Amino acid sequence: MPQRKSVPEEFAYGQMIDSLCKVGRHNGAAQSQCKPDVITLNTIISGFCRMGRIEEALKIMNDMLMGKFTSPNAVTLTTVICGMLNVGRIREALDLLHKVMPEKGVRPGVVTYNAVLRGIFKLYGESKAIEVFSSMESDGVLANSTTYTIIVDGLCESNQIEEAKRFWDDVIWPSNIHDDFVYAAILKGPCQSGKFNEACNFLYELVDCGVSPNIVNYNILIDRACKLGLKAEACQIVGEMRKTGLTADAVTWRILDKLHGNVGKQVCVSANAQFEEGLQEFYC
DNA sequence: CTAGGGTTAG
Repeated sequence: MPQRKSVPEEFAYGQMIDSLCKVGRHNGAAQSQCKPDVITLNTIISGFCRMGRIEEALKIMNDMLMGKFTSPNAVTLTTVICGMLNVGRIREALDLLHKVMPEKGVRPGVVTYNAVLRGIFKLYGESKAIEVFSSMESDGVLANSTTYTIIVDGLCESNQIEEAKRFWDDVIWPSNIHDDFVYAAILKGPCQSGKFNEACNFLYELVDCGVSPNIVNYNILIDRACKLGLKAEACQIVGEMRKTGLTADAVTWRILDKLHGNVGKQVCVSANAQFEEGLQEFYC
């Protein structure tokens, strides 16, 4: 594994800009043409945000807003919003969305909203998040599957499984915008809230509706079954999975392997037989 | 260039 070089603490804003201009001069460009473009600046801002050096990120953004360099775009502001959310400065992050962006005529896209949504769920909870989701819709920004994954995750994390299911029925399924990540979120939620059967039914419904869940989706359920000691159910799910043409992967095996230690604990014989039979089929 | 990722093990 190549070791990632860490950026020295003292490698700060002023120095950064100096080096950018030097690069320009070496290339023989006139100094006025050496100003870093928006992508360069966004990349630097992103780096500062990732290091938690939000002040330096803000400094660049403010210079851009004041007309030094080029104007910030949606990526610039989204990057800073994320940086702020990550350090808990929610108020200021929302100010950027609600004040600075409109003032500067920069329209937030779905990525901006998704970033904000995640932050809002974590820090303000579900009702505020749904508010943001609504304002996103009224803003004419179309949700994507990441949006829906964030919402399902957010609801399930606060144990609102029913809400999540309703959101799936009312919004996600009709939208036809859903992928393996959304399925994973909505399967994992019930599993973690002790509603394993609900999760199973949901998966089978999906398949009935023509969706093809992937191996990770199945692994989530198989893992839960194993953790609950439901060996027969685990086998059953593996069987259903194989019907769809999927085969156990390394993770599935690692999950199933745990069952071996539990053989005979409180598991009925037929379940064991079925399990062994299942194993044999895997080897074919 | 911006979010965002899901299962096992350790």
